[in-house]
Amino acid sequence: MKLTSNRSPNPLSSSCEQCGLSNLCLPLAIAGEDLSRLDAVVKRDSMYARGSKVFAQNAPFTSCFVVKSGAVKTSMMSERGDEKVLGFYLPGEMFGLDGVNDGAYACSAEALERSAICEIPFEHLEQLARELPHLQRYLFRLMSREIHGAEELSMLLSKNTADERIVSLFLTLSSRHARRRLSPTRFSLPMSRGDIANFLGLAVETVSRVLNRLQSQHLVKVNGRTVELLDIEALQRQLQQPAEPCISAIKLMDRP
Amino acid sequence: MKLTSNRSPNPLSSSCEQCGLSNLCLPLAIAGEDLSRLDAVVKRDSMYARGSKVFAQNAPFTSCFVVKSGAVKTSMMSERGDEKVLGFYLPGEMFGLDGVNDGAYACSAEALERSAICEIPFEHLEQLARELPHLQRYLFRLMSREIHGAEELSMLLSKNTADERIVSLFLTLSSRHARRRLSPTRFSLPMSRGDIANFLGLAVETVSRVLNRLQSQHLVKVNGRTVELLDIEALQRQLQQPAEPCISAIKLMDRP
DNA sequence: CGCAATCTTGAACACCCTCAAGCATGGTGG
DNA sequence: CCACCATGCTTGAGGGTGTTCAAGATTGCG
Repeated sequence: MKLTSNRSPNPLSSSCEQCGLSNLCLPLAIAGEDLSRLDAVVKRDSMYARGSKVFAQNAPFTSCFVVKSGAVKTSMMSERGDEKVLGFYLPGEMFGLDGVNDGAYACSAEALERSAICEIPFEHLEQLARELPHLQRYLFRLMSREIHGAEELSMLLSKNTADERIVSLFLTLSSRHARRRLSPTRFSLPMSRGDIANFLGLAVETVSRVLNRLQSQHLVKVNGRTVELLDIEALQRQLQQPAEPCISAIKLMDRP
Repeated sequence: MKLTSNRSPNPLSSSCEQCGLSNLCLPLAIAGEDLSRLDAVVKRDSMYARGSKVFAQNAPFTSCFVVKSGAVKTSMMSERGDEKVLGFYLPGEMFGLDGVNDGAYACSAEALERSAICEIPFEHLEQLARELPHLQRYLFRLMSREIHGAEELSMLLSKNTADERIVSLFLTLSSRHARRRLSPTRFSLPMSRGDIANFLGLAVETVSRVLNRLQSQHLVKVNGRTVELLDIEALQRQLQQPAEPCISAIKLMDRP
């Protein structure tokens, strides 16, 4: 257990305009001259140590956040006391939007590694959105995307096997890396096996076994937290094909 | 299979102001004099026959919708071709918001029974939201709630047993009925067993068996699509308690 | 009334989980 | 520096929850 007060402002923080993520993040939606107004309200580049909380579930909702560097996971605690990992957020991605509804964060957010995170007070963002139609539209789209993402997770959890869930996670991570012009085939996982298992609704042991299976099929190479996707197209096929059980295929041949 | 073109405008449609759902729906967020502006853009009370589609997945996103009477299910088709039911919508509830992101509906929506549904062109709603801060805030909250709802479904699917999933659905329906001043203990299910099973990530057979189990425990009474909750508090307890496996409880007693 | 769709019931099996132990890894302190 | 322990990851064996397959009961609609 670590103390969670290891958060500090970053003296090197620059403007949104100069930020390398400006083509992924809010600046996308804001024209040049208005960007300074966003700049004025963003608390830029706070550093969070690995394991420290960005916000806690049920804490009063004040801001949404964007990962500048590092990685974040969000998770929800049930009444029963068990935790469910809801998502992972990489640089350029916004989180904390599910707290708008009743004024309290519906989940908690935690840095998976040492991370720089920008904080945007939601009241200011709302005010700006009123005046900048593009920004309003962009926020609606962001939230809509979040809905869609959560829906796809439900789909994954109820319709896919353990192998497919892992493959799906890897492919998602791959394309998110590609958006940042990073290698889509080689990357390192910011999260533990436990986080992966929890996120995908599996046991840690199952994750371990599936990774071995995928390796022996020469689809991926995994070494600790380093992942290499050896055949992306084959991985994609695995998600499209009806996943026919190998045994019942034989049974079918017995038919008259 | 039914044809899906059985949709017709309702001559009896009245204004939002006079609508019985105005304390659940958008009018909540709009002051009296501005309400007429909403009225002007709402296509009110179109009737949809049971089984007809309100919109199809991947169709261009134009509007969001509110159930006036009846019930709607939304579902998503995977690349592989299997369907996942994502949600059920009752009178006063809005759906179709996950299409904002990329301009196409991420799911399809279908009337579960003969339903009256109001359609609100999103462009107009956006325009109104710019001018009415309360409305903008309300839309953000609606979308945030939708995110939260999808997250809770993920939680349910990965952390709860079949029995708990059914109980959770019943309790959710119960409280949504209560909001409309309907009986929280006696109501009828608008969806089939198949829809329930799909929504909860179970097989139809399992739903059937669980319903029997809950009946023999005198927690609910089910007759076809009619449900009576006999002991709401006991049902709630079932979701809070750690669901101890009955056998291992005995094992624990063997300890020195 | 009769057929089709929906729902229930039963038996066998599969997938994944649980439990338990062994194996790396890394940080800490003697 | 290495022993030490904590933590995280892997591997193996066995069992449970829910699925699949198959058949029968019920409902509902033309």
